[in-house]
Amino acid sequence: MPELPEVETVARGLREQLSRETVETAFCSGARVFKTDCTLIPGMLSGETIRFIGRRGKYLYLDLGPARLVIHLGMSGRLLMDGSRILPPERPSQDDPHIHMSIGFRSGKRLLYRDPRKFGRVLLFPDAGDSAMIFSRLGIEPLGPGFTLQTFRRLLKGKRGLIKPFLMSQEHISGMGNIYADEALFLAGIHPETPIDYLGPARIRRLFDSIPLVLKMGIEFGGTTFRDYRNSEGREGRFQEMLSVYGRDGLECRKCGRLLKKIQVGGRSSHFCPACQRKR
DNA sequence: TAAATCCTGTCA
DNA sequence: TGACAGGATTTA
Repeated sequence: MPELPEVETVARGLREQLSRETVETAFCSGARVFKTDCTLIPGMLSGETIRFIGRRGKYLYLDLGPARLVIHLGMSGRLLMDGSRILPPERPSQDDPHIHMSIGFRSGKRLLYRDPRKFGRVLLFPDAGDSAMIFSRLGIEPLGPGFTLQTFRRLLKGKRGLIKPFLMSQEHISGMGNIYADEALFLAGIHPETPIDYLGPARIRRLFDSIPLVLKMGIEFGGTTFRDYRNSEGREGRFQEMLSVYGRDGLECRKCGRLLKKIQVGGRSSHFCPACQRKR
């Protein structure tokens, strides 16, 4: 469940470790995660230097020469520098069957893509501009300068359906998944099943404030390791210790003491406080 | 708008 | 041993 804060943490780590590195070799398994012809990857990347490492929504990308490698970590995907603490730590990366891509650099460093569940995706665009077909489908960046109260109001205006699926669908706002959507809704005091058109100006404003807040906190704490997530050094995040509701069903609300609940909303588990979060 | 799909590790 | 987890896409 790498969401925006986790992907951002990985991108920052890779930026430190891989800036201006030049590719020597690349290996790709034929796994389903490759959504473009993966046999082209070694040839296209060899000899190219990393120019930029970026993030858009939950996608991470590496610009190598004219090409762009776009990666979505899905559920269990990890981008790791070789030599980092890959779990299980005793297993050498060589014969780890879950490693689908390995990029070796002239310095001797190696970047690995590991994804046991194969929900992730890797795409190679020979020209970076061609990645627009992926990114143009994504909604606004909630930590970007364009995310204003006015924009947020406009996004919600006239929308049908429930607020939780809206926050998670990437086409309106990009980067939030189950964890940070639940946390933002708690912070705003809004029940996940609240119909969007029940939200008045005051609650819209509170939600608007809550979204960047929880995402920034997530980044500050290096992301949330609930299960699979690790950063590029193989280390766990620390935001799981700060969670208010996600994964805390049956425990007491930190604000009011009531027992937190878990329900299904739009087919996804949603954690909330029945006292602090209201539909109206 | 909702459900099915992909996929495998983990937990009850 | 079987249910569950879930992001994004596909299908009903």
